[in-house]
Amino acid sequence: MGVKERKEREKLQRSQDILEAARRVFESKGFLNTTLQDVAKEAEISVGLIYRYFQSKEDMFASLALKGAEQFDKNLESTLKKSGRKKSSAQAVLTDIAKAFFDFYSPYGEYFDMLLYSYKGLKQVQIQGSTLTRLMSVTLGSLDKLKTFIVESAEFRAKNEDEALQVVFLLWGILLGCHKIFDGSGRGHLFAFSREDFITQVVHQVMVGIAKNESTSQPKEDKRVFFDERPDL
Amino acid sequence: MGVKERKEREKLQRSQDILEAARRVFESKGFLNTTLQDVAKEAEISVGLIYRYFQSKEDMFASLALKGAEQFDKNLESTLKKSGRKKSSAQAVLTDIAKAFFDFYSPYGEYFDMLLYSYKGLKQVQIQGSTLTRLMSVTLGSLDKLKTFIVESAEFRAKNEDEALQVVFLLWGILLGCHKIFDGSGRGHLFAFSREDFITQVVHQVMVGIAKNESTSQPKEDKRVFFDERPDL
DNA sequence: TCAATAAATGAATCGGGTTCAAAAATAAAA
DNA sequence: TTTTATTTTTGAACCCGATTCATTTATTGA
Repeated sequence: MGVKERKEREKLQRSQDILEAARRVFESKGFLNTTLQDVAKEAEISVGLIYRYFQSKEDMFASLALKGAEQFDKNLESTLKKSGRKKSSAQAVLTDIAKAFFDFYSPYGEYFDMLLYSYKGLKQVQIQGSTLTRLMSVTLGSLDKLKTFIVESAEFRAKNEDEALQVVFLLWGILLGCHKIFDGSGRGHLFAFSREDFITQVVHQVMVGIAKNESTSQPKEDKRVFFDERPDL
Repeated sequence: MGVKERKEREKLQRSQDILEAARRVFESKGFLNTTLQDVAKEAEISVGLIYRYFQSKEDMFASLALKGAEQFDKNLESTLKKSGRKKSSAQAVLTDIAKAFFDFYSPYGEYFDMLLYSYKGLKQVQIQGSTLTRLMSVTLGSLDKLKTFIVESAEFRAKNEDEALQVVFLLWGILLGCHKIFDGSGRGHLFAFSREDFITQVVHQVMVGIAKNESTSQPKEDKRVFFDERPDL
């Protein structure tokens, strides 16, 4: 029964080819300005055939985000594994993570952005789709790996998993925003920094701030720091 | 000639009414899932009439972003003016700015997001539109006000306007990302913080880090801090 | 070689943004 | 007030692009 398997492989390959074609067109014209005609032409197939491989235009979009997320997750995993072996400082690890984040964001950012920005932006139908479910699951997996890293890094002083998760969200937000700004301002040409330097500096000056509670100046009326007291909600 | 003026006023009022109606529908269904039928019904007018007041669906969208940006700019201005009078600490001012940013982002964020995320996402035609031009101009104005603030705050150690602008972008990015995360995780219910506390803590722990170059731990191989040395690009 | 099945096509459908000719309302003129 | 001009408003028609589907073409297994 080698035929079935070959077909399986061919089908996967074809879907990857289409996806890459779509990525190229999206990259040059933007998602909303791209028609399936454009994608079909780039992939050298007919329009209708796209629907044998993807449920919809938005599904292609989500598939691209998924691809990016999977790649990031792999990078994250190897970064954390390496850091475990070498007992690197939290700061060095964070820098590596930030780099992985930037790597993943550059080619796949637009897709992930639109997903993140507003799930509302996607047709409701699609939200049920399995692609989005898998994307969600991969992302949660990455966040969970980060959480474990935070818990195990004494520098962060997270007392429990909940607190660690909050740090993760904060880190994620900072990376997100900084990438957006760096990328948005002409891939950093507004900064006098190369990409590498920018990441190093952000981690050094900003992210590390989270890990350290010994700030030199306390907030005026609110003495709380991240985990010392909780406002009762 | 009071008639002409009254009509002028009525026209403005009507366009505001339509915009608010659109905002309500967008908020509940999302931009892409909203049809102009929906907006027309909510505004209690016919579909065609929308086009007397707005050039396109995307123009309504940009108008909403503009409205938000103008509001933020006003808040920013008064915050900075107040801080000038009271000689508040940079940290206190940043906290106020962050609050203004969050305020503006909550109701108008989606629109601004999509614009920011990728201009490619908007139809090319629209990019020529005057609404987008005005939005750009208001935003640049806000960034400029921030830049002036940074320049004048000794804490930031910006040697010149260029350096100050880089700090502004960094701050902007952090606010952007943190808001996205806070808002995205169920308006903060994943955090054990109220909105107010979250903002205070972000500013306290993260943003203040930018202003302080005396970090306790230097990056391993790269001793540079933000403005002491520049990589030569 | 010949069904049977799968892959591929592109014309038809359909939804929604946009346009437009015509109706309704309002203002100006007589 | 009546008439004419202008402005506002309407909703049906238009058009583009995502999606579907009947049909054709290619592949497989007998």
